[in-house]
Amino acid sequence: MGQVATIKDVAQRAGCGVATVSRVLNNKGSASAKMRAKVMTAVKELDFHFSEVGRSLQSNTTRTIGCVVPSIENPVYADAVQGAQEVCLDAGYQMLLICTNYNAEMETHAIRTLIAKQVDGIILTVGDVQNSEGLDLIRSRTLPHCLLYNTAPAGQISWAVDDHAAGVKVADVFFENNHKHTGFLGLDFLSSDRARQRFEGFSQGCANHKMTPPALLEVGDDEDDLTPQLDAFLKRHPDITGIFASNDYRALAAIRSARQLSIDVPRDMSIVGFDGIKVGQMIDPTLATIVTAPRKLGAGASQTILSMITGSTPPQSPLKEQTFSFRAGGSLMPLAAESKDGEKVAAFPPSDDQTYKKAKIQQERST
Amino acid sequence: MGQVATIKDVAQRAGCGVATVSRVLNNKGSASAKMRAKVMTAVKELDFHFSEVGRSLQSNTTRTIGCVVPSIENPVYADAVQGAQEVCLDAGYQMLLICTNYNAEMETHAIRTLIAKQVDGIILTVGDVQNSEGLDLIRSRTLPHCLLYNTAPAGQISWAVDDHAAGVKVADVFFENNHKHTGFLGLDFLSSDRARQRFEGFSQGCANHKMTPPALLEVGDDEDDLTPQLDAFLKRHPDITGIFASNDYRALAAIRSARQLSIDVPRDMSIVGFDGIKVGQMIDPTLATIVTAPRKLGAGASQTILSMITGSTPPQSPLKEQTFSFRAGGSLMPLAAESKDGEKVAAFPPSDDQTYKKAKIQQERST
DNA sequence: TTCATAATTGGAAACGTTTCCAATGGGAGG
DNA sequence: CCTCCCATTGGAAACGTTTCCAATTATGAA
Repeated sequence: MGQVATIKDVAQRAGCGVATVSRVLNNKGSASAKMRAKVMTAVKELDFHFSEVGRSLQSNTTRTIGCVVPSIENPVYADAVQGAQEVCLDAGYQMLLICTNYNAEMETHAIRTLIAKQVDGIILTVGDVQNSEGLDLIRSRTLPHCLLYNTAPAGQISWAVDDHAAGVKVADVFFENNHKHTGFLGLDFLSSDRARQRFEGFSQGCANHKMTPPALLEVGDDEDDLTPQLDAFLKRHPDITGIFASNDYRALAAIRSARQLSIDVPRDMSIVGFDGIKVGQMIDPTLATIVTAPRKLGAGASQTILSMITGSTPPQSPLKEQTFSFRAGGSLMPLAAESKDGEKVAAFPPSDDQTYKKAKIQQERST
Repeated sequence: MGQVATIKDVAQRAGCGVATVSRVLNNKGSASAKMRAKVMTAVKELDFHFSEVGRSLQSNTTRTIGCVVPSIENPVYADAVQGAQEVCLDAGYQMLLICTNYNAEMETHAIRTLIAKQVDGIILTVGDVQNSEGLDLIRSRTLPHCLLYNTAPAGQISWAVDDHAAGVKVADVFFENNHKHTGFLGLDFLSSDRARQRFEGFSQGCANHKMTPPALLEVGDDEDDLTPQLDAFLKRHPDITGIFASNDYRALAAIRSARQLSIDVPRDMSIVGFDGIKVGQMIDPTLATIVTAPRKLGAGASQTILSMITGSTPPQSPLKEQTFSFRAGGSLMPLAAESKDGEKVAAFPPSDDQTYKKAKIQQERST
């Protein structure tokens, strides 16, 4: 690598001391016009740029924010990271990204690494807020940090969807659409307390409306074909007319499996997803879902971190109820009437979701 | 922030010089067992960790790789970044990520920033390889770098899908399935030379088979509803029976728009996408598409960079033809026969794609 | 012209490492 | 007991900045 010019080289070429160069380039302290000019030409000639490493050592600040998320293959996190990154960049900070693949050990290691790198702050999503070694590490050295997609303990800011409230909302929607018997489709709960909260909120909401408690279908992996599991599930619970899936991918998988079982969505079964990924609107039927704003959450987390670093007033984190909204879609249809308990009834409006959907669609990003 | 222990503190506590501490902790140079022990306890007591900044300044190495991509909202890049990141992490490197939002100015700025940060290498996807200010910047200081999703000029390694060959492949597929009149659906070509190459390959492939040259439909933005444009396009080219979309999202949009125009996919129109995003297999009909392996490309780029840094032998970049594969899907169906030029014919097999698809589906990651 | 004062300037220390090199000490061989 | 040699050790320089402070120069008023 061809030697890069340092501030000393510039000083030498401009015929002054390094202190003067520093003052000129940082516009801090006084310098004569003549000197200024000489320095500037020297900088041009040498194509000088500051070494951030030298600056960091001196200033004890790296202008770097660490970001720890499970995986950016999940578009929810990808969007959040991108939102966070943009805000950082605008503020002159860079982002060090580490994906943990939902692995607790990896999580700890990631945080250790970021601390060693002396990032100025950390944005992170952990598997379990109550019991995170990495989080303890951060707290023990009072490093600015902000949780993303985790709800923080009382008093602390975090940027997350209120999963519980969203679950309640889905129950409300099913109730309004006359679905009284529902199911919840989720990954095994151990991996994520978020799915658990969605389920608990959903159960709560069903209880509020005196609906049957939702039946729970836990599936293994995203990639699996869940047709057999869905089949068995529906045989056990034949009166179910609505399923709430813990995320959009699982909702799509459910629609697909239902179709293989000759169950038409939404005529025979209504399905609601979670996240609001963009393909949800590009398919047929469109996916009814809880829409979240990952970019906003990510951006908010960045703003929070930056305010902690600079000491400015932190941004207002959104009210719990504003962290999501329901978006109607063709996969959910009202149940016209209930002839007798547990029996499915021909649906209205008909399965063609065009008009229905057009009336109800909301804009995702209402910015 | 509570003062963090430095190597000096450790030295003081262990009753030795900083040089000794450094030697012990780095297992480099000699140290008596007694000293070793004293240092280790001091380290434990103070919870000492090296400052990477200090090390970087001294070693002129940051153990950080920069990564510049257009946007991780695109799952193709998200996967690639994640693949790259994993390899970096395994090798003890961190990744500084900057998304440029397909903006050339941003691109230059990103690269400038990474250079200032003194990253040890850069993985990047640029808008235009021939004319990239940032790329020139990198080259002028012989900083290790590796192109991702761009084809490098002769002799240089890059990790990219061979868009041209993939385009040819799609033409082959259409030909084999008896589609002679085709269209290409792309974003305006200015933003990406990749779409252009797909189109050129496709045209080439059509020519090889003496098919009609593909009609070109350029659309504006991803988000737009392309129904009216598709309608006009098909009125102008009524004999088209197959459309190649420049990416999967556009393919999905096309399917949706076709449906709104009462054109059944695949009965009346076959559609092939590009990328192989995972939802392509979760919807109905499943999407016939060119499958790529973004993670592998990202991982490969990282390995290349690391080998350049450490001077080890670089990984073999895949043969052009191995950078993609065709995956059949329900959105593409053979045209049974052609009664007379330009007239569409009732299709066989029937629109129910279940059996067809099951026979043809290939595994995406054949790793 | 002569001060007093203000603006400009550069030397040097500090930030946390690594590494060169010289100094110290102990052990073995004569 | 004296040398010689090798293992161990610590001081100091270097990496590229910023900033304090003292020294120098310019400015303006008397």
